[in-house]
Amino acid sequence: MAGIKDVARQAGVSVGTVSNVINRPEAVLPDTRARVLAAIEELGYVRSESARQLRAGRSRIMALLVLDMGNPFFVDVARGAERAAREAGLGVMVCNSGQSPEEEAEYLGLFAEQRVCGVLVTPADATGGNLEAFARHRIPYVLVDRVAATTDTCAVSVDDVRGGTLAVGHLVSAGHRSVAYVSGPGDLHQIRDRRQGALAALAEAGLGPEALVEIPSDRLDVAAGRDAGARLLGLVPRPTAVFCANDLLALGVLQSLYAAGVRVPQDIAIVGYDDIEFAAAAAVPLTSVRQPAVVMGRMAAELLLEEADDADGGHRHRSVVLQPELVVRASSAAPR
Amino acid sequence: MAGIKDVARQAGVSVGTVSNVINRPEAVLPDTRARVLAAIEELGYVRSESARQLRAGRSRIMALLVLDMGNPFFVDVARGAERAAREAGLGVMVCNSGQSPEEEAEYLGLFAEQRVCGVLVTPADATGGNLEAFARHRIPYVLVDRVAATTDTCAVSVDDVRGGTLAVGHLVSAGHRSVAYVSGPGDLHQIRDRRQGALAALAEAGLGPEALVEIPSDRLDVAAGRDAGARLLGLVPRPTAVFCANDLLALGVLQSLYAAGVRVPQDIAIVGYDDIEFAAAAAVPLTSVRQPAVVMGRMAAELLLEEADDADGGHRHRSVVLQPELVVRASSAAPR
DNA sequence: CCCACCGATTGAATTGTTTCAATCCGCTCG
DNA sequence: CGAGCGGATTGAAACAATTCAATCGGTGGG
Repeated sequence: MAGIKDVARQAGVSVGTVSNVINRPEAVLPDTRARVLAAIEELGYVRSESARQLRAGRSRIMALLVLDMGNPFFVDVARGAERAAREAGLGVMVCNSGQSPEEEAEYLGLFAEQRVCGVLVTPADATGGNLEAFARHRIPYVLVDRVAATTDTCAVSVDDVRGGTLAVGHLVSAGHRSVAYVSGPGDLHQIRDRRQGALAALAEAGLGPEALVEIPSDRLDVAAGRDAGARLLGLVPRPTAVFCANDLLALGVLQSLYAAGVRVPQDIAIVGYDDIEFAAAAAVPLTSVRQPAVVMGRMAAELLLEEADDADGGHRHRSVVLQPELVVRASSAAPR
Repeated sequence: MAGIKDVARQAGVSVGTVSNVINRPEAVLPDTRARVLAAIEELGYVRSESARQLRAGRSRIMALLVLDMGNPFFVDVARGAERAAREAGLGVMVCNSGQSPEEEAEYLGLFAEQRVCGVLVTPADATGGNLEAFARHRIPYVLVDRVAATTDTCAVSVDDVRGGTLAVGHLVSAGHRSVAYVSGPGDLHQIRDRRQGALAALAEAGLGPEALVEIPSDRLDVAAGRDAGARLLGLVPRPTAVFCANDLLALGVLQSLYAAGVRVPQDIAIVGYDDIEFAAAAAVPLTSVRQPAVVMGRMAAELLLEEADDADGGHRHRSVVLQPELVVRASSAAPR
């Protein structure tokens, strides 16, 4: 494959001039430039990103590590991040940790080797150990969908406690007195915060924590939701409402209930979380807590760019907390 | 950031030895190795991928360029490809062309600069011009979800003509005599093949092409489906069935009909395509043509690896065609 | 007459790793 | 005693770009 030297020889100039044609065209005489461009075209020359990275010290790629790209919520986050990155001339490398701290560590290692210019990460490791280790490499990173534990990190999150309160508050004000919470991996902050918000809503209505019946789940997908739905049906007494930690679970629960002939919302009301596009198209359109996913992705990328561009340590870490919004649809209503 | 030279100095050995410790540990005496590893740990050394790429001539990254990651079908393709790639120790860089030939060209250029070891691509450019230009770089690529136009490319596809026949054959045998086809960008092969299959099914039942009423659409997402649904409602006479080019469109159409009080399947039957996870969870569970997306992604990646690993030109290009499968659910039934 | 400066171009240094031929050391065999 | 050998280690070349100080001939001012 042709290199810059071949182009220089072909055009009868030095490699430095070829480099200038590519990077600072205005600094080269028009006819020299034309000659070089012709040589580039003729040889099919493409500059090597690895060589320029080597010199620059870091790549022009931003990494995004999410829990699961099978969840449309994260696809939206990625969309927002990608748009911001491309505006800055950067590529985005999207990876799934699958909620596994080990996979997360592996990917972070990969990012360090790649010398990515920064990492957007939805942490899968509750201890924060992975990121603590990663910080050593002095590659900037921004937490996504997670509040910053310390002040030495930027973060963009959505107020999950408030989201939980919105969801369960809505159910309680519709008359429900016992609510199931289909949760997810207990070490995810999002899950815990949403539960806490749910408990707060119950407390405000004078109900104790026993009014929230937890149905644990180790994954956050539709299949896990079907599973949880089956377990929900077996509960005695059966709660009159379900709050699901995300929409995928809610869709799975809905399918389960539907298959068992349980009517939604007459017999059981359902509220999901994320308001993914498919929530509105569900068997019974799903009440859900909407998160500004695209905005979150974009803001996270912008914070990262700010931190990465700031060579002199003038950067001040910031935490942005966005607000969720309840979208009421047919799946929630008064009990019986 | 510490480099291999710093490690060598710290451990009192040469850079070559450090390289050996990392890449061929058995070739270094245990205590030397221990000393080097200690130095690596102490300095927090991480080898630079760009430097090793520079030497190797190509990167350890496989690119995947799909039409739209917002479509769960492509997420599944990506999953399959990623699994195969990781087994081979490669990373995957996933990008969306958004069905735009310009974006496709831009990304292909990026991949050439990155010297990726190969590209999996769902072509957005019907002319094939982008890939023809790309072939010049001698970077192997495999067509995904598209039959190869020539024999100098590997390809993995699903028989879309057969898929269209399955879908519309099912509708016809249920008694429908007029079927709407909610299509997509006309320059996508998938769309055209599915239409052709639909026409074949109609012909087999003695119906002419006028029995297929096309409702064009320039995108393939839920919003475009809602749009198409609205147009469907305005048709006189109104077809009794709709075949949608993919499930996102079908879900959108379903929402539209639902909102207008049209009953599915009693008033209009719907058949989608892809059988994404959300099809089964829709307002009316969606009949759909299932594609083996994960398998397709995996096979494509494996073909690519085979081609990339093959230094001497012994590689023979292959085209794999997978078979789709009709999954009948509530959204399709006999008319009136 | 000399020097500073002009814009364009050059040549060399630099980046971090891998690889390979050369070297070194201790050992054995002739 | 010296040659030969094998394993461990070294040192330098190579990779492909960027960048920067040096250089070119020509010009105008002091």
